[in-house]
Amino acid sequence: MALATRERILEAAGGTLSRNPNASLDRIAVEARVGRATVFRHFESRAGLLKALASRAIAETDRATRLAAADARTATDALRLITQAVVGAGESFRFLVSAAELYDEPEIVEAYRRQMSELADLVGAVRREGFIRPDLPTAWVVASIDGLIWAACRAVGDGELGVVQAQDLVWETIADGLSTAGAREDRHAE
Amino acid sequence: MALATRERILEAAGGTLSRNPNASLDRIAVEARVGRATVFRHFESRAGLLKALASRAIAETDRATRLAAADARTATDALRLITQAVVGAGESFRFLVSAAELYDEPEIVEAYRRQMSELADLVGAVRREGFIRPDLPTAWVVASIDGLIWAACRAVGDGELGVVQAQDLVWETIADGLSTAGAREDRHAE
DNA sequence: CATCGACGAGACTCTAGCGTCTCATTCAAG
DNA sequence: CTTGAATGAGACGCTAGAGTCTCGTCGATG
Repeated sequence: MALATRERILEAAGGTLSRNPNASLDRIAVEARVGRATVFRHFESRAGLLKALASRAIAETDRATRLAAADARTATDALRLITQAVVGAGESFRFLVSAAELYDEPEIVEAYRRQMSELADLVGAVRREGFIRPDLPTAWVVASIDGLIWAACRAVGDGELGVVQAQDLVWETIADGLSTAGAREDRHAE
Repeated sequence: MALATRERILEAAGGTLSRNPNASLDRIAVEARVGRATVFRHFESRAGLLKALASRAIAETDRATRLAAADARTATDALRLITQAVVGAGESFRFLVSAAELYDEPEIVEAYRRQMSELADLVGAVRREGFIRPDLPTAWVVASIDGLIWAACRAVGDGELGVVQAQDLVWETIADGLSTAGAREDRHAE
């Protein structure tokens, strides 16, 4: 059951740390219904656990990105699919927001930079398809997509919205904003 | 110079903690060019410092809200002014995102709830003015405004955008989203 | 039954960082 | 010059939590 245990620890760590970024390993072990020593049997250290958790989230994003790239016929569609996939996997990501320790892991920082750069490239392609207003800086487009995804994950985690609902709302808001002026009934999902 | 010293500590704490939420008091003291003992002369404890910092941010928001309510002729305009004010004061708020310790301060939690509830009320008023799409849940409207403000503060802090630029972009995006469909030249700022 | 690997429990050490205290210095007011 | 308030420097004790180690238990496998 070695693999199941490791997975259970990662799961508990993600959940616990998203609620309290400074949670102790003891707390995480209790949450995973596992002895504290077992945590060290599966991970070198607290930093190692954090790193594994981050790697997992990064890999999940990469997977979603690849799937989206394969399925989508346009860059715009790919951006939509990726956005919704990340919101769907939100629970895996919430802890990252406040994981300051990870800034010391060059491997993770590099992977994050790469993903952000890929997102920026994708936004560039979406822009060329004419979907994005030309007057908006790409940096802001990327940042606001990030912010809306974060808001959606938070709302889902707090039980304010369902996952599917949040996925739709994020994309609607990215596309049309919140005001009546932007409403477009024919462009919701799929 | 007691007041100036206290202010310098708060300033340094805000800056340092926004970069590293787990920064030690020693680090903060160095950043404020102040002895560590002096920090304890002005604040009861680390928790006290955090609390003072949070109270400051809350008070600043209240002030901005009152000003906006006084100046604005419509709820929509008030929401715009408040949003921009918070982005402008973003540096004071960035540390709050990952200040998990504050969840233990009932006073702060209560104030935060109150502000969120006031924001929800304002959004309700804006909705009645017809500015917000009726099909969007209020919880999502509030959450996404929060997310966009956060994105803007982050972008400003990272030097990707200027403050004024970010203030305009947040409101444009809230109103019209990122896509070409939502663009409205006649509704930018004031 | 015998073995072996995974685990739980808990004792132990070590360190970072909090909070307290003391003492010397500085600086402004009288 | 004297006094007192604010500060810097740093020593000190204390605690939470990381990381290590040992031992006993459980369960699967042969």
